[in-house]
Amino acid sequence: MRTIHAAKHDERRAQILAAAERCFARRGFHGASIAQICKEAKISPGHLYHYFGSKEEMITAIAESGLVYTQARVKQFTESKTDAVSATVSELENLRDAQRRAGPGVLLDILAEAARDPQVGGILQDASKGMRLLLATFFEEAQKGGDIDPDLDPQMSAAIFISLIDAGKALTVRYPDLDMDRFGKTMETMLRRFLSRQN
Amino acid sequence: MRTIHAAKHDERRAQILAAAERCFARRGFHGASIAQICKEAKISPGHLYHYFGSKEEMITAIAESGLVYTQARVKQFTESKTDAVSATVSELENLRDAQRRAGPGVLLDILAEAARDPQVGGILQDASKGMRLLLATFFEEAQKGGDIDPDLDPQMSAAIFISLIDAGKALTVRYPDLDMDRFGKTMETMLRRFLSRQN
DNA sequence: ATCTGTAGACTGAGCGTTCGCTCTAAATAT
DNA sequence: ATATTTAGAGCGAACGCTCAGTCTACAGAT
Repeated sequence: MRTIHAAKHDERRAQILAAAERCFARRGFHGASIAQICKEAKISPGHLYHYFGSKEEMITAIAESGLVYTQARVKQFTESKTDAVSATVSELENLRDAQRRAGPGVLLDILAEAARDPQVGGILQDASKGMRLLLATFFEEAQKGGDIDPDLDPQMSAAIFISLIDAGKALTVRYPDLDMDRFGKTMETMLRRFLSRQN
Repeated sequence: MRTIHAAKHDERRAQILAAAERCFARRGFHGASIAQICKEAKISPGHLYHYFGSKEEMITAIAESGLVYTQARVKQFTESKTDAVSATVSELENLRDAQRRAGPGVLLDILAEAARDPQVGGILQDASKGMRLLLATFFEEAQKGGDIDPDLDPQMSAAIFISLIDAGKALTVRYPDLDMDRFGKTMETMLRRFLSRQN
């Protein structure tokens, strides 16, 4: 018997997934072909199907890993020790930089796909629910601490914040040449006024 | 010689486009096939290609018509005679109702496609630029009239508003069961605080 | 008023290509 | 020797699209 190296297997799987993600970002989930992914991952189709049962499985795996990553960032954000408004604004800057580096990626494709494919939809909705819970709890704590307006609805405020991530992705597509520093300033104004304790 | 009836021709073209849009909304631009569109439009493939030169041409036509419609609504909004904040809030409600009726439609697909197809991208960017201009002018007028905070950056505020449309579409996908009335209230709070003249 | 030639409306079989995926067998590791 | 990994030819199906051809409505000739 030959020993199975689970770690090696997982690593290769991740490499293929990364290659697939590049292809999907370039041509969309249904526009990219298995042949292109094979070329990008330097693997034969037969071998690829040793790692993934179907193209759909690759799509859901990418959706899942992308959302897990985002959720981890949200968690990290909610554990930050600075006050809520400053943390939000600095997170906004991080988002902006990440976008400048990597472009919109596959999030818009995931959103479009989630609207019609129940499986992708379920993955997105679960992840979104989790993130909203994290954020809402964070807001509640901040309200108790007197950082932000105690009259705000934490659940709905959290939903707004999450949808602002999507808005940011869409924005770079609509306005590729937008002065992001200037935009960030106005966005910061809006969030400060929204969150701040009203007099 | 037989005369061409331009009106009839255009009408049929519009019917096909509407059928195609339903298919695209159901399966995505690349997931929907010509055969499905033909069935939905009750037309043969040969005849369909009498009206459109390619599938790509149908995609761009749909993107264009959808964005022209949105632009018209924005124009209508900017010509409303009520004060800026109320107009914004009531427009928010309209958007919400439209979404409840028709679902997210193809906007998310257009955004995803625009990120990789330069032609669709150009169409979206032109339309977005036009809408931003309209909105920015509207905000400037409102600033002169004392309706909203004169210190706001009209261009960037307009960009935020437009990306909020996209955020709304994404939101219904992320949270299909969200209490939209409650959400709308919090969104209204945010926009009021954002736009209102600060003391 | 009727006939006729012609161009537009329309069909569906089928083109070449590419799709997602399978299978056989060679290569490789134990 | 045996079990696993890997390659790539190739499967049937579906793709976007074409084309040869029928049918129909109407302008112009009679």
